[in-house]
Amino acid sequence: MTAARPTGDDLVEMLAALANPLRLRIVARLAHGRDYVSHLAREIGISRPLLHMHLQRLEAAGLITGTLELSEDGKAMKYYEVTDFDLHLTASAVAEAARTLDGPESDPGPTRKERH
Amino acid sequence: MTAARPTGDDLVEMLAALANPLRLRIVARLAHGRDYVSHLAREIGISRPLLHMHLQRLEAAGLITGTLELSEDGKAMKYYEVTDFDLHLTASAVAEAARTLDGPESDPGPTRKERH
DNA sequence: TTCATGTGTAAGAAAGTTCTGACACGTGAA
DNA sequence: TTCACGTGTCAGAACTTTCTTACACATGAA
Repeated sequence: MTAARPTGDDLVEMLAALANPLRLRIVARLAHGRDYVSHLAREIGISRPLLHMHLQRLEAAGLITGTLELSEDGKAMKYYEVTDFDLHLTASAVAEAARTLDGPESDPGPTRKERH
Repeated sequence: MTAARPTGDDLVEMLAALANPLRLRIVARLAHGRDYVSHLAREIGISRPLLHMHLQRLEAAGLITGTLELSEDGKAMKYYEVTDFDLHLTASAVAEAARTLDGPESDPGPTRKERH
């Protein structure tokens, strides 16, 4: 399990990344096996720039990772695959995560540094 | 556990509801005990209309429930509390949920009815 | 009546997200 | 050289979300 206890802000980023039907589908596709951008775009039926944007969002959240590889015929291919994330969401888990949110604190939790 | 296997679209709604620092804080607060709108707004430090909006979003997603009650001095008070939701998010769980998404299907999953 | 408390909603500004279409660059094969 | 395939990025339109301000109503107490 990659991130058992992400920061509150990191959790928000992960949730925001998954809170979209298209991105849910992308993760679902990659869960069945790695794929490269152009092919994935054709499979899902969306434009490549659009897919590129969604992949960025998912990768930034740490849910997928991309690696640039060279195919046999010399083409640069960007392959994406899912990370083995594991998020367990309950009311108390949310309460715990909220302690590490940036901004006006109302709960005496451990203070964190600013986002990079 | 309230919704072990929500529809893909319901899952998106739940995730979208949680994917916001303010709403995460609201759920965290309510996880420690029920509260009414005006008081909660003062506690968190936001305006009442704004809180109202966020509560609507959380309730629509099924994460909290509100009940209108009469206080001892006859005032109408809207109390909110968390439901005992339990979401387990992994790549394969997402793959499973994506099968019940509305729209252009690319996976031969069980078809669902339109959103009410 | 007036004040402090509670409820809700509506209009509009500001900011963020989503999506299209066009552009740039690279390779190998015809 | 031209074509088919891969990569990436940018600008702007369209839409959604977030937030403020102002309004409406109700109650009990002063």
